[in-house]
Amino acid sequence: MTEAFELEAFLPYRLNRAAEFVALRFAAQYKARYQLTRPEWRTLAALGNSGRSMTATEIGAHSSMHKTKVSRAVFGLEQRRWLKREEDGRDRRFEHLALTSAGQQTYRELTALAADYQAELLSMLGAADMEALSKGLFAVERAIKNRWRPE
Amino acid sequence: MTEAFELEAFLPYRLNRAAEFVALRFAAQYKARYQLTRPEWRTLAALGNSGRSMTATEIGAHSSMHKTKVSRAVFGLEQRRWLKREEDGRDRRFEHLALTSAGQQTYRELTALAADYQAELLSMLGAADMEALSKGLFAVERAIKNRWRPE
DNA sequence: AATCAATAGTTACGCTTGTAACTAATATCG
DNA sequence: CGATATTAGTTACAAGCGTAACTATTGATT
Repeated sequence: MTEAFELEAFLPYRLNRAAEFVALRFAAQYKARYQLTRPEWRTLAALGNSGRSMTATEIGAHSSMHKTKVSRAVFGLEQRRWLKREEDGRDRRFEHLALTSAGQQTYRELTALAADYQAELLSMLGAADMEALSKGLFAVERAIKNRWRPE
Repeated sequence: MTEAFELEAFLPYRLNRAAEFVALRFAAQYKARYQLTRPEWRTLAALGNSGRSMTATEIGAHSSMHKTKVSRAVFGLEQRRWLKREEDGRDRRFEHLALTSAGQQTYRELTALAADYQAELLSMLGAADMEALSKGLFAVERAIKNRWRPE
C-alpha cells in the first residue's frame, strides 16, 4: 500500500516553517531597535557569548555561517564601533575580533531581550511541548555533528 | 542570579540550524536532478498533493509562500510544461493552475524521493526523538495558527 | 451608472545571498 | 632555497528575495 505524500508531514517543510515563525518576532526587535541584520546579530552573539576574541573563521564555525556572511557582518559591526580588529603578530592572515565596550553593552541588551523572548516562547508552547521540541532538536544536533561538512 | 546567555540554547537559533541541515540533502536532489528551485518544488508539491487545480493565492496560503514567489515558481514550471494555466470564465482575475501529466510524473518521482528521505531521517534520529520533534513542531504549528498573519 | 475599494497576479527595484575568483600570508616539500 | 599548496579573509558577479508599485478585473456604495 502506497501512502499519499503529505507535504504537511514532511520534516524539512515543517522545520523550515517553524524556524521562520519563531525567528520572526525576535528579528523584528534587533532590526527595528538596533538596525542589525541577522548575520550581524549572530556575530555579536558569538563574540559576546564566548567572552573572548575570535577569528572570523571561528565565528563562522561556531554559528554555522558562510565566511562571506561573517566578513560582511564584521564590517558592519566595525563601522558601528561595536567591534574592533587586531592583527595577529605571528601569523598576519588572522584577525582577532573582539567587541568594544559599546558592543558588549549592546550584546547585554540584546541577550536580555532574547531571554524574554525565550520565556515568551516557553509560555506559548507549554513546558511539555517545549521539552519535546528541545529533545528532538538535540537529536538533529547530534546528527549534524556526525555528518556536517561546512561548504 | 543572572544566567549567561547561551546562543546554543536559544530556540530561534537551534530551529534555524536544524532546518537548514535537514533541508540540505533533499534540496540537493531536486536541484541537481530536476533543476528545480525550492519555491518550484513547493508549488509542485502543493498542486500534486491536492490532486486538483488551485489558484496562485491558494498555493501561497497552503505552503506559506509570498505571492511573488508563487508567481515566479508558476512561471518556471509552466516553461517546463509541468503546469498549465486556465483562466476562470466567471472571474477573470483567477487562474486555475494544474499539473500536466509530465508534471504529475515528476511529482510522483519527487515524492518517492521525499518519502525515502523522511525514512532516512527517521533512522538517523531514532523513533523516540523523531516523535518528540514532531510533537514539539505540532506545538509551534498550533502557535502559528493562532498568531500567523501573512504579510 | 459612476466612483471608489478590494482582489488576483505581475513587474521593477534595491538588498542579500552564495559561488567563484581574488589577494595576501604561511606551510610544505622537493 | 624555490616552487607549489594551503589558509584567512575580501570582493565581483549573478541569482534570489521581499517591498512596493503596477495592471486588470470585480465588488461595493451612493
